[in-house]
Amino acid sequence: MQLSEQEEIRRASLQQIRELGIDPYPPELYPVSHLSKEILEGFETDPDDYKTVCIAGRLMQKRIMGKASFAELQDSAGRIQIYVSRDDIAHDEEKTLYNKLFKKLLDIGDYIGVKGYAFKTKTGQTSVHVTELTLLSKSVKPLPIVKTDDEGNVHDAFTDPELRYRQRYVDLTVNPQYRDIFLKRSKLITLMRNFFNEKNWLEVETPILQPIHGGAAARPFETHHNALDIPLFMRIANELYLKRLIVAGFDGVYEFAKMFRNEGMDRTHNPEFTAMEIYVAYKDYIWMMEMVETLIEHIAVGLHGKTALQVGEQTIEFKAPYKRISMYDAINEYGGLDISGMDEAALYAECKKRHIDVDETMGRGKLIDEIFGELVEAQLIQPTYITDYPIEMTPLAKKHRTEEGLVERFELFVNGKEIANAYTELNDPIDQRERFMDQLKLAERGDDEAMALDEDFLRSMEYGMPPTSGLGIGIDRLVMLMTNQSSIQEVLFFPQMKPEVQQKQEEEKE
RNA sequence: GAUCGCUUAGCUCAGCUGGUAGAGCAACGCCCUUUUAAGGCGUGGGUCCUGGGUUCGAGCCCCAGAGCGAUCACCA
Repeated sequence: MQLSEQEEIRRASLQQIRELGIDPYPPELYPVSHLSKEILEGFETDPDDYKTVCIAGRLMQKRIMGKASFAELQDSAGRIQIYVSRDDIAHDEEKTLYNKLFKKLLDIGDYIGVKGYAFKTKTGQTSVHVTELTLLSKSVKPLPIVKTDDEGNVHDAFTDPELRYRQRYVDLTVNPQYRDIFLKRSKLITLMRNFFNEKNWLEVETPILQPIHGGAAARPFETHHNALDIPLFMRIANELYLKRLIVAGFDGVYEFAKMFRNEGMDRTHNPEFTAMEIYVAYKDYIWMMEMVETLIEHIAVGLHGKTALQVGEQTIEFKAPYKRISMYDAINEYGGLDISGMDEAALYAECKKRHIDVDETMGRGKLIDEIFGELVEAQLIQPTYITDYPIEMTPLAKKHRTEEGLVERFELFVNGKEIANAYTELNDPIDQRERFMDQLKLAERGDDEAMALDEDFLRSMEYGMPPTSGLGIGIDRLVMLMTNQSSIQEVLFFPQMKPEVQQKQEEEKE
């Protein structure tokens, strides 16, 4: 391994630390008593509570002034200045702990622990006066140095997306502002989970490795089970398993599920992504719309304390209820096109006329979907339910109670993007079998997104499935919306990346 | 997949019409007991993404490739 000059120097420092009899990676716990933030916020009003504090974190800056120094210690909650004076931490003749360890051998990035007392410097900054300094873990690789001046200008920012995503640990260390996105992501999931649990719906886990990749239309990742000698697919959806659990007699089941789709990657698509799917018995899609808008409002308030959020250029109002409009009416209202009387040939001609990219493999439903995507989607900024989709593209939803050729389905659009998708679930096993057959016909016609037939799923439905409404929410996209991020990579700790060049070469050697 | 752009020190970036590599931070040495983008003096550090080509001479021009980004198209 080729080491840089600075890496060589840090390894040499490591050796010298050991020679001083100091373990650079001590095993025992460190008795942390406070977070930086607690001291910064609390010292002002209750200075007596901070006469002995013990904090730990990374050393992020050293300002040495001879026999005394200021430094900055960064922990999970933020940064605090520490004051280190020679005679307070070193008591031997040589003042080893200060002159050698602190001044020479500690580097930016090292984990240290300090004990001391909070005080205010003469410029009024709350700091910790160190009386005892402990090295907790030596860093042998230099971090990027990001500095912020008095006016808040960031200097030498660590912004290269490739490095930020590949080395997220560095990103979150030197760019602590991004931590908030992930804290909000976690909180959002907790808010949803608590919301569902209060209603006594059951959180479940269903198979990721599936013999048939059903429940959605997408190309799967394929793998192989050695002992059974069969192919298995990483799930592209979990819908058919959750419905089996509704058949089994649970009133409500939900799962936060990683899905895997072997398709393109860009700023809104990652090969693995998180969906939340929920199925509730004895409900329909109208009930589900009320549930979803209550949930989304609850999330906005839980994360931000308010319902109106700034997303990009737009201010979005998440307060329920949301506008509801059928797909046909939306195409008419937003696109000025009445498709209610059009057959497949007329729709195809209309697409061609408008230069919408279509081909002969597309059935009526798919053509309408294309028109909708082209004419309407981008205009749906405020939360809007689009309801009642063509039957052809929705093989798992129940036929509409009054409208011929439609199903009871809605999608929730916000800021021009789909956030949620829900149905009154099809529970008629004879109809369900016919729908799968129609999908097979579409597949024969060349539609590679047509859905595969799952005999065991049909068998479960034949035993009897209660009327049910089901919902899927793209968690990554919801987090993007709620944290005002425009790329999925910013809301995933470890977005999928191409292998690093260095690794590739090493693999080729093997 | 298409078009455009980027890739130079550990990090952030300059580098003119082609003439042999620069700054700030970081590092190293020295000074400094209330600094805060700490400061002062000094020092070291580079396969200029890779491989070809043109040229007396390439970080710069040409060709091919890689990685990354932006925009567009498709999937959630």
